[in-house]
Amino acid sequence: MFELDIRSRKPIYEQLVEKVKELIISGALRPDEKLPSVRSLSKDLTVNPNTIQKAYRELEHEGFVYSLPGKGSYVSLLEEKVQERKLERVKEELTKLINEALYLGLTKEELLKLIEQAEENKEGGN
Amino acid sequence: MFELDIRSRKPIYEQLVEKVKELIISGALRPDEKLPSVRSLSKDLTVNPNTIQKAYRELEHEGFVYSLPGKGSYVSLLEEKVQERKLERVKEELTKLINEALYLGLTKEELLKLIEQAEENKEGGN
Amino acid sequence: MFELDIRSRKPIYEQLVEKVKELIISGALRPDEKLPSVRSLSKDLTVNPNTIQKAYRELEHEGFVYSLPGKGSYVSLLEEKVQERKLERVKEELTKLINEALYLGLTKEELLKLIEQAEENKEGGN
Amino acid sequence: MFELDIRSRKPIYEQLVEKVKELIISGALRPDEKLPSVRSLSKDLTVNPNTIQKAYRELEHEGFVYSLPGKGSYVSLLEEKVQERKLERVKEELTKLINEALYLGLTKEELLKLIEQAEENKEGGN
DNA sequence: GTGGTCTAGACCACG
DNA sequence: GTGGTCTAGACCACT
Repeated sequence: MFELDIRSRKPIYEQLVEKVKELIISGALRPDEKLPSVRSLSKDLTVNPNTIQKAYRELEHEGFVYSLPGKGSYVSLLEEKVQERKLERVKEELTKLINEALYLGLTKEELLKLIEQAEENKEGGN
Repeated sequence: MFELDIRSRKPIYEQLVEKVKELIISGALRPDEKLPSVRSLSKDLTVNPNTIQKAYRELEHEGFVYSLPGKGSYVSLLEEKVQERKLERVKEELTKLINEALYLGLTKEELLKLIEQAEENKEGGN
Repeated sequence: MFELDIRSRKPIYEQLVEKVKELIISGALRPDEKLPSVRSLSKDLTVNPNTIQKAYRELEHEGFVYSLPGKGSYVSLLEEKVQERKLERVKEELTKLINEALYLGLTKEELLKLIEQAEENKEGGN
Repeated sequence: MFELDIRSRKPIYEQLVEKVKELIISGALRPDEKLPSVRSLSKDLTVNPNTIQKAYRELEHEGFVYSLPGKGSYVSLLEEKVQERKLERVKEELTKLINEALYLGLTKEELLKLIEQAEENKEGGN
């Protein structure tokens, strides 16, 4: 269900965070749906429980997941308002980063390429 | 030398930071070149010295400037390698943020608008 | 410097997070000041490095601290704007929690007591 | 039975959630009492069934209500102990948030205002 | 030296 | 059974 690239230089917990986000946004994981338990996922992916826990905690921080101690971890509702506010923040950060990138010599064309790659991933993920 | 828009809602120190960055990237300010002292620039721009100080400190943070206590602030070396590494990181972060934004419902068109606005600021700033 | 109550049921990393926050807000720790390294603090407090790391990461998440890999962890600037936005969020959350508490039978008097205790801690911390 | 303010900027489902909570806490709705069905309440309040559904789901989340698929939604037992535990947790979280708010510059007076507003809402709701 | 990631395995409170 | 915390100790890339 969650395929990871153990060889990638990108941290495992980060890969997992992104995977889960994709599944939530694409609708594959629905609000209030239960995520695999820390331990079971740890076994399935042959990854240490702490690493899974770290990913789940990060997801909770970002509001994509909530967890009930003793029960499990679940997909958050992500109401429209909250979603809008998040988008606002992301746009602000994006503006800053784009400026940085342009200053550092990134061309507009390269920027467009990044966007298109992201779009392909998005479609591929559904 | 450093033109500021006092009426802009963007903080003065932030404007100054970006101006200096541009001048460094464009090559107008060369490595090890001395920046104006806080006090002289404060007088020239009729801006509070604390504001200048804040801008210089930020530039130092980001590695564009180094300062010798009691002597002044100087343009960093910014060797190509260092710059390349920075660009690498910025691109990684950008990819993440773009993904996030698309997931949260931002359209490609809105993304392009953000980029164009950034480009205008860049050109307008020179 | 950072006194912890190892016997408390409150997690160690959480105690540390709160201590550091207090010191930052009270001004005892100033912007850009370097925090003790993960390892050194780990030895001083005879606490596992992972626990310190967890606290620092949490502080970074909340914007009180930034860390430069290979260099160290530092106190953030906390510009006014950012601070205001944070306060907005905290106020919203507070309103919700106060409602919850009233519904669950907490009296206004008990609420006031909580506030006064918090105030005392604040003064005591300086 | 459940009066809503359609003009309020507060979401209808949220208003409904709070109303039901009040009625439960105040004792007007007793344990194991059946709540109106989603469809009947939808007609009475001339509100979309999905909105009612969302409110009931939220109430179930928070433990105020349990639902038997195909039968209906019922008021939870809410034994004193359970309620006490909840209050304990809410108080802990409140203490943290109050600290945070004071640190971020909120005055005691503003805090009191938040509490009084909450109290008015409570009274106004009954 | 620094922060960041990860494994292995333990204990706790809660449901 | 669950999530949450913690220890002990390892490796990495970077300064």
